[in-house]
This record gives sequence, C-alpha cells and structure tokens, in this order.
Amino acid sequence: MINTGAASPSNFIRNIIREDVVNGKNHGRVRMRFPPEPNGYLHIGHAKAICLNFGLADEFGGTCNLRFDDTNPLKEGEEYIKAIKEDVRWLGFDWEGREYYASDYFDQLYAWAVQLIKDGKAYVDSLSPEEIRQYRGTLTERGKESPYRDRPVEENLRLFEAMRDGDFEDGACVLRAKIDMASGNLNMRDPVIYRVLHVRHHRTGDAWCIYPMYDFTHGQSDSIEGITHSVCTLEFEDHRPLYDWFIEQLGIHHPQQIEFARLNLTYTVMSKRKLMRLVDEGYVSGWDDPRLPTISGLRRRGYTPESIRDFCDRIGVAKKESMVDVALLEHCLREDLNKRAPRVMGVLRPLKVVIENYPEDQVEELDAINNPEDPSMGTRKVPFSRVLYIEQDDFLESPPKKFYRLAPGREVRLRYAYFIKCVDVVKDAKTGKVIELLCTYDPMTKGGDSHDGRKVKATLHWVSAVGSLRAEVRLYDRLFSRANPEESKDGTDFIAHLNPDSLDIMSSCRVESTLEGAVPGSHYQFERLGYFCVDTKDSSEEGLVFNRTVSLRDTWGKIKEAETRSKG
RNA sequence: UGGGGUGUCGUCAAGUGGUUAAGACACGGGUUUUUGGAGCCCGCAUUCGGAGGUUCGAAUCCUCCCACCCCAGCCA
Repeated sequence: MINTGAASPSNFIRNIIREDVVNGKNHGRVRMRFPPEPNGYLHIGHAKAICLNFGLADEFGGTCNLRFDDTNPLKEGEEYIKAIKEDVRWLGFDWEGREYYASDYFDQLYAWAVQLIKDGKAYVDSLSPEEIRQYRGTLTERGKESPYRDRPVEENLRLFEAMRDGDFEDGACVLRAKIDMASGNLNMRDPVIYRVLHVRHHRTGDAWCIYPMYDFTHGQSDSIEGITHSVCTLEFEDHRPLYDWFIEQLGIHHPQQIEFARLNLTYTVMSKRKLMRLVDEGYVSGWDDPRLPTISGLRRRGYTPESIRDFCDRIGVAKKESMVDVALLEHCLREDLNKRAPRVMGVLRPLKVVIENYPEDQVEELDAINNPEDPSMGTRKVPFSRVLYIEQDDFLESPPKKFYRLAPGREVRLRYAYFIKCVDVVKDAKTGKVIELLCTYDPMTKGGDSHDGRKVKATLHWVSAVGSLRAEVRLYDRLFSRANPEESKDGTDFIAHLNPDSLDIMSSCRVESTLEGAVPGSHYQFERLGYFCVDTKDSSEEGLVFNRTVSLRDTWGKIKEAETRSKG
C-alpha cells in the first residue's frame, strides 16, 4: 500500500471516519472496498474512488478490498477483470490478496432470499416485466400490489426452488421483496431481488440460472466482508434505505454507506456507456486510445500514476456535482514530469538549415544537460554539423512585433550549440514556400554563451541532419471541442462534439540520436514542445513512435491567440 | 406537499456562531532564465443561491422562496 503522503485537504468522508474511529465505532477499525462491475474499463472517475477508498484505509490503518460486483453475467467478463486489476495495481494500490467477487456469495445470498421468503418478506411474482413496470406506478403516483403478492410462504418456497432448478424461462417470474408499493422511493416498491437468467457466468459457470440483483447483493456483500464505510456515488443515495432494510431484516452487520459526487472532467465523457460507444463505433482506436480518460488510455498517453493520484488528492470529495477543469490534471502531470523527464531535442516539422561557414565534414559533440531541474541526471553529447533541422514554426520571413525567433537577418541561439544568423532563404520555385535557410554561425559562441555580452532573444531546439533519427509523433488534443460534450440543448448527440483535430500524426519528425532504442512507455521532454512518451504498442526499433502526453505551457501560443482574437 | 440530494471566486474546494471567507487550478502583472519551459513575487469573493428573522455577532441557527441534479431496468 502506498501512502499518498502529504496532507490532503479535509473532506466530509474523512471527517466522518475520523469521528467514528475516535468514538470507537467498529472497535475503531476501518474496512473499505473498491467494488467495480467488470463490464468495462476503469476511467479517471474510478481513480477518484480508488484513491479515496484505498487512501482512507491507509490513512486510518485499515484495509481495502477489491471486490468485483459480478451479478450480471450478460455484460460482464474476464477481459474486464484482468484490465481492472492491472489498472488498480498500476495506480499504485495493493489489495493484498483480498480479491473478492460478489459471485463468491451466491450461496449465502440464496439462503438469505429463502430466509426472507420464510419470514414473509419476499414472494415470487409471476407478473410479466411489462406488468411489473405498470404496477410500479410513477414518480408521483403510488404503485399497485401484485396479485401474486400474498402467495403462501410454502408456495413461494416451492416456486423459488423451481426458479433455481431451471423450471422457468427467462422472465417468467422473479423474486421480489415485500416492502411498500406506496413508498415515495421507487426502490422500496417491492424491488425485484432475483431474476431467471439462463446464462453462463464467467466464474460460477452453469451452477446458477437465477442471479441476484445488484441491490440484493451489494449491501450484503459489504456486510459479509465486514466493511465499515461503504463509499459510493450519489445515485445510490436512494438505494440506501433499501440496503438498510435488507440488512435489518437479515440481522447482519451494518456497513455505513456514504455517497459522494462522481468526477466529471471538461472536454471528455466519463460514462461507461459513452466510452463503450466511442470504442465500439470506432471513433477511437480502443479502450486504451490515448485520447480517452480511461486509465489504460491515460497510461498509454504518458500520464504517470503519481500525477493521477496527486490530481485525485487535489480535486477533493464532496456531494456537489461538479465539472473539474482538465487543466488541473494537466498541471499535475507537468509538475511531475518536469522533475523526472529527461530533456531531449526533437523537431516535429523540420526546416533545413545550412550553416554556410561551418566546415563541410565536421561533426562536433556538444554537451547538453539532461534535466536542469535535477543535476544528478547528468549530461549527454549531441552532434552538431553543417546541416541541421529546426522547427518550421521557429522561422518567419516577416515576423510580427512579438515574435522573437528566427527571421531574415536575425540572430538566435541554438540550444547548447551556437548563435546563428539567418542570411538568406531558399524558396520552392513553384509554391514560394521557404524550404531552406542559409545561416552563418559564430564560432565564439560555442555552448550557447555569448562572448561579448551580445544578447539574443530566442533559443531554438534543433537536430543535426547526420546524427538524428526519423520518428513518428502523434499529437493528441482534447477528444471533444466542448467543455461539456453532454450538454446538448436538444437531442444533439455527444458524438457531434468530437474534436476533428484530436489526433495529428507527424510522420517526418527528427529526434536526436540518444533516443535510439528508447524504452516503450518512457517519458521525455522534447525541449520547448512538451512531454512525450514512447508508444507501447506501435513503437519499434525500426520505427520510433512518440505520443505527445501534454504540451509545455505556451506563452507565445497565447499571445498569438490573443492577437488573432483581437484582430477579429 | 412523490421521494432523495445540492447550492461558498471562472473551475474545484476548506470553513459547521466571533477567521481580514483557507488552498489549488485558471486568469492578469512583475522578476528571473541558454526551454516564450520551470522557479519566484504580487493581484484575484466587503461576501457565501435569494429574501426575511434570531443574535452583541451568521456562510454557519430558524422561516419562506428560487435554481439545479438523481429515481419509474427482471442494469450497476
């Protein structure tokens, strides 16, 4: 178990638990659990819940179980279990072998259902699904009792057994709790607790053809595991009275349920249904597409577990439904990577530069610092030669006032190399586009230091033509063009707000040769551009592929943007 | 009078009768700089959804009102 460390801000759940511990409730013990349904991949919203549950357990010297709520074999599967475990582990949490499944409790749940029947608290209903819906009433009108509600206990027992033995088709009947059809809380209007489902379960196989509903499973599973604080999201607030009712009828340990608001992030979607659709309909390349807020997507994008945990600590926990600015997530990432990522130079859109006064066949090895934030990371040698590449964005033939990079007649510094001055440009005869720069260098400025106090306004990153590698770089941007893609006044599908420029593949980039053999998944800062990582799926010895994790803060970009905006 | 929730800065979020109403992100300005990066400094809610009331004193207590979210799966 990792200790998320530094004083996280206080939140109401921690306050409740602290109070309980102080008062000796549950003998001062804290038992938490993270209970995903294995029917999809985990996303950053789950990370919030994971950090909360494991973090609180850790803080109060308690434990946190990983429990799969696998009560619906129609939608669940092994693939998801595997992915979920990998994600939780990657985030840095350890369930210390306490890996449980609601399906482990099927026998106990069945026995409890029988107990309820015997106590006259549950009955087998033979109404059709449609009829059950009609009998339930509406939000403002009370429901009607089923004609089967008063079947004798013996008959209920016999029928429930027959359900279990496979005597009924799917949907023919259900077991319902006998509570109150007039309740203002729909969950209390005789909720279905068992249904017939002739489906093979990924763990129990064909042992069962009836499966308990989530509502009849979740609370009792927590109870069985001795959970003290059962933390879940807001939409289950209405279910709490029902869970309490089961616990009370059964006379078993009563976990305390506490609800908090789920995480929403700007410029993305978080519901499993929507993520599933993006994957299934091919809008993204898979659950681990780097544009997705899934844990696997963030991982592939280059996010670190540390940055995600830091983010989860900073967003807080409350009951107010909120939308967190993705800029905060990016801030946490930059802060982490700034300290750890080695610096390297790479040119995304190469513009050829010829240093006319530099010897034809000479190649110099220049010293470059691996990370100015951390001297212990040392230095490396980068080759410099007569033909170089710089970024196309770093040259403008007629620069606006605030642009202080290279331009005709202007001098700039090449990082760790020399001052160079642009003396001429070569243009494509047909298009008129600048395709090459003719420059001179000042040998006295080796290493980048001016020898005469001469100042230069910009430092550019560059790469030597001879000592550099070709690479593909995938520039990722937000998946949606709207802060809240769900927000559609009427009927507009969230798909309509997909950002058409969320992926930009740069295929003729050049990176410095130190990147040869770079390890998949490793992080780098491409100086002046941003943080990038070696793609874990598509990068290889023959073809390096980098993903842009996040750009550096871009002051010039903002100036440009502000100016185009003011010009109208 | 269906039930359950929530409203504190652009976005999160502390605060639970006496604070100049924390902090973070964002934003703006300055400083520094061989990354227009990073760092550092400064600014950023006379006010807590609204209106009344209680009190020496209210974001915190009371009353009424308003806005928004969730619930009618044999999904979770």
